[in-house]
Amino acid sequence: MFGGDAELLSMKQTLTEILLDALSRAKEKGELKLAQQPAVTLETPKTKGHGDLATTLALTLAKPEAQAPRRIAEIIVANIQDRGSVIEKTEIAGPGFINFFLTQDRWKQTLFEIDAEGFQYGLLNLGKGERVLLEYVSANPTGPLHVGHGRGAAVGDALANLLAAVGYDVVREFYINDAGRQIKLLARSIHARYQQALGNEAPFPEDGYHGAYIEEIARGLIRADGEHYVRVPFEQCEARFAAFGREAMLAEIRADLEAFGVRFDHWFSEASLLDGGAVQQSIDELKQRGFAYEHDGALWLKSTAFGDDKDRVVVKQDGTYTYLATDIAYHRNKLGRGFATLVNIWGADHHGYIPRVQAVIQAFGHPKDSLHVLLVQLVTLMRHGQPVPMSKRAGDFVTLRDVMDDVGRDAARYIFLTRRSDSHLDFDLDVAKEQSRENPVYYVQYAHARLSSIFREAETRGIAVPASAEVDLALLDTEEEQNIIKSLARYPEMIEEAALAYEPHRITFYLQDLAGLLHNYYFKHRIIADDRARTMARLFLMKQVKTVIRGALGILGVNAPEKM
RNA sequence: GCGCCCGUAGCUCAGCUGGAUAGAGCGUCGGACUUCGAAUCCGCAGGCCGCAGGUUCGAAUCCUGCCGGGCGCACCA
Repeated sequence: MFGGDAELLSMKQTLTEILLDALSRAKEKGELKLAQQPAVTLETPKTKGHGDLATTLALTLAKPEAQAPRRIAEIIVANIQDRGSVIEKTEIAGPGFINFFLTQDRWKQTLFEIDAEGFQYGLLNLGKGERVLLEYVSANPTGPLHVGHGRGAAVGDALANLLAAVGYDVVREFYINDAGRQIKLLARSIHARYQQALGNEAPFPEDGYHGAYIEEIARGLIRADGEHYVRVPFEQCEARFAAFGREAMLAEIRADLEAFGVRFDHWFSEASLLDGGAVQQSIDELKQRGFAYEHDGALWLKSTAFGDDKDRVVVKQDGTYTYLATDIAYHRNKLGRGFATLVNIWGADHHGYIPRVQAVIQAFGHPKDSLHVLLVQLVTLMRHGQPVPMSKRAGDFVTLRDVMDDVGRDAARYIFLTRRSDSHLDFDLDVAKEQSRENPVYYVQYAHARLSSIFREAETRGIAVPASAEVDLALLDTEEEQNIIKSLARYPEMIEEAALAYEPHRITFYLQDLAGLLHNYYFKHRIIADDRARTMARLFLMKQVKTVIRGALGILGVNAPEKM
């Protein structure tokens, strides 16, 4: 299932072993003391002249060994035994860097690897099947999804795909905030519109939801239940209005997400925690564990025991629960389902909430870092160079659906992933529609479509995509081809790093780079050329590029079109 | 006032958990379509990495203090 380690070590792994081997040999000979086993790190140098991979091992050893770093580098290099003959040459540079230049053969094995593994190439088994719960979007069912939710959905979905790609067992969950004041307000708003639609004067609630969608829901209720509630006081039909509004909104949210290509494994209702008694049970357990206490007629969570600024109220003086109460129950529920890691994707305006939820996690006896909160910053929509004004109170805001209709699903998803999630995003609607280099999604998709087109052309000329056995990779000798091969070889480590850092945006940057190399290559060289053997080698290379682009786009949830 | 995040090219942003000469796109200017898709490519220019200290062989990256911006600081959700 997972490629990589079984048949072929990555270049990094291979070199790491060679280095460890050299170190132990130096130690045996007494050339190095190595009181402590140093961490062997390898990185890809920025400058080409510095080799394919480089280590700072000698620099970090300088102090403990009390020797000049260059001297240590010489010792290490002298002790290297390159059994697999992957090293073309080794250089000691600068203060003591050891630079490795790898053999052509070793690079080109990458192509065979991709050919053999297909979309499995680059996938790892870091997670080893460990279960991760990823919670995202989690919008109140009181209005349609807006652009900020869209970003959360895109980031969450891509991260879920990414974690799954590195071997985690990921469950995607949407927490429905269907308890408390907001739902009541929704019901009130619908109630007012309902009365108005039937010709009754009805005051609209102070902080009610003003959007036109409320009127639609009211009309829907008239269709469903008729004029049954005319002049019926709100209190007597609240339950019906709340339930109807909740269902209507959820249906719309679900449909929007579906259209956006985002699906959840579970929809978890906040109200169910209250109805089922889970909240009370959670509070009881906190009391038993000594992390809840009564004071001033309220019940407090002792979150300061885990580094929060102050303790937090869980049950108010009037006996009702705070929002934290259901969140305590919710996170207890998550932990109880056996997830080792919880990931929550929140709007950045909730960041102040992190310490107390981490306190909750710890109060239930789990390590702080079993909860990972990813903050997603706000999105500013730009049109004609100006920010699009949005006022939620007036019900006047651009919805995710609007953006999808305007720029398309792929462009929206991709652009949401072109920034680190915690950095502010200006989403330029004009650019997102543009079919040019400026629009990153087209740039990458175009690379894929262009490759597809080449294969169609090859087919019409009667040239089949060659099997690995029939290509001579020595013919891939141009600089552009080398660059592409090295980029493809870097794909697995990029995936690994992106997954470990919970940063799916790294994939978009990688794709921009790879697509750029491809476009550049395409312009300088003909893939289908007169030389048959060279054509075969190049087609083989192009096939692997196509595989990687498609696989990476797949993780992002963006289509890889054959034609555009 | 306290806490979190952010200050990198004119603009929008990367910078891989401390590495070598700080990168990309856009924008400006100039160039490339009889040949596999020009939704593309090539070139030029552009920088006290907010400021000042500190940690060390080495700092855009880590620490401290300022300055500037955003967001939080409820017995709201």
